[in-house]
Amino acid sequence: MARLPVYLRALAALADEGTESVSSEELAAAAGVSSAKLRKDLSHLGSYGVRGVGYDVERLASEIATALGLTQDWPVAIVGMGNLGRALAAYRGFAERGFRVIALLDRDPRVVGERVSGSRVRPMADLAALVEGEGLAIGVIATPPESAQEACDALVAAGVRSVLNFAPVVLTVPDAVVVRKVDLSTELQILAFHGQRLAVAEAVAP
Amino acid sequence: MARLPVYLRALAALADEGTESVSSEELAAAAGVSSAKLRKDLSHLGSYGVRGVGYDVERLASEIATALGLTQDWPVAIVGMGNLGRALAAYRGFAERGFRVIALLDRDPRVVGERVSGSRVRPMADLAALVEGEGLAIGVIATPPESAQEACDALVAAGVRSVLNFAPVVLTVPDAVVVRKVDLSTELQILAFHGQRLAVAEAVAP
DNA sequence: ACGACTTTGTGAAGGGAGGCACAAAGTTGC
DNA sequence: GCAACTTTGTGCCTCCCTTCACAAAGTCGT
Repeated sequence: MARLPVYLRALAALADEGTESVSSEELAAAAGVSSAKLRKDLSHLGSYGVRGVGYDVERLASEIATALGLTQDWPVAIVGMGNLGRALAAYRGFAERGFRVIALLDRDPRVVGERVSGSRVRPMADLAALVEGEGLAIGVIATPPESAQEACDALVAAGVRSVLNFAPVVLTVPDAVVVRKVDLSTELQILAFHGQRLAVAEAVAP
Repeated sequence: MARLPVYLRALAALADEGTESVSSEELAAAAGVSSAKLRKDLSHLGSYGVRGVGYDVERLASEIATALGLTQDWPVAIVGMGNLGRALAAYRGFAERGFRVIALLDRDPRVVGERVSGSRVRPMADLAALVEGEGLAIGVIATPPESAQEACDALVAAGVRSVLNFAPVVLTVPDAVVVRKVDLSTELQILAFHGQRLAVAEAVAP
């Protein structure tokens, strides 16, 4: 189900162009998957297509948004105001997709109080109040690797159940908590692996 | 094989602590995988373990680094000097892992020439020379979604075969080119999906 | 109203990755 | 030197995901 967001984005693009109906073949091409896979994915949500015609763009987008829980705003907090944290705080893509950054936090008292992208950086101790009062549900970890587990523990202790981790470490969490990882250096190393395979292949059969 | 970088990082941490030998069980725990999976992964590289003892930390790290092609430096160029591009340019994690950012590029003539993190931003036209002269092999796309495909085409035309894409679009490339995607909003939407499932589950059986 | 055509939804087959469990191999103690 | 113990490497089984292929269902032209 990790592909639903991609479909949703493709549908949004189609809607912007004024398209009203789309076939599985076209949508699959726009999303970069096979049409069979797309139809099977969509069939798990229910039968929202019309045989002989295709899918109604607006209707399908709305169904996917509902399935993903994007009909409500999701409050997000960013922990760690280093380079990456500040870049994320300035990133506009969050709000556009229904994610509201309600707090920026840092463990370092010298950073707390500073203004970043128009918000005052808050101390970690505020977390519990944010979960209780603002319904904070998603935490983003942008700390250095050494403090990532500590930041994660604080989020979990405060009641956050969804964590997006940018630090290059494996986090340990209770079963009820979901962690997704975004790992720059891993991605680059995988590219290096492919780059090397290419180089080797060319050396063997130039 | 996307797990090798994680193993490598766990091994580096062990080496820092002065550990010389590690069992599959311990290393698997540190990397967040099962020991059987770890052993199977490592067996694909060759037999570098000693039965009854475990793996030599330094030896294994070196073997993995070789397999990943990390014995050489990989020149990287970042395309798109918006918020994200500047954050990536300032990020120190690249150099630490053998990736050298040799160029920052932008399509906009008003940005070209500006200094970002100590480097002068260069025009897209410089790409071919970078591939030829500096052995540029990996391109990072940090442009807005509208110009991502254009940036990607320019990289491919210049001879870059590995692309890391931060823009939330599906890129079309020739077969010989490998694209990896890092997609913030997709990750957040997946977390929202889990968050909603949790909320629904609690509403049904509180 | 009917037949030709298009496109969905799904059953069945195929493939790959993960986990289990055990034999092989090496170590340690006596 | 031998036996008990530890840990790797791997054959087998299972399960999930993907792909193929086609029947069902709906549209459109006449």
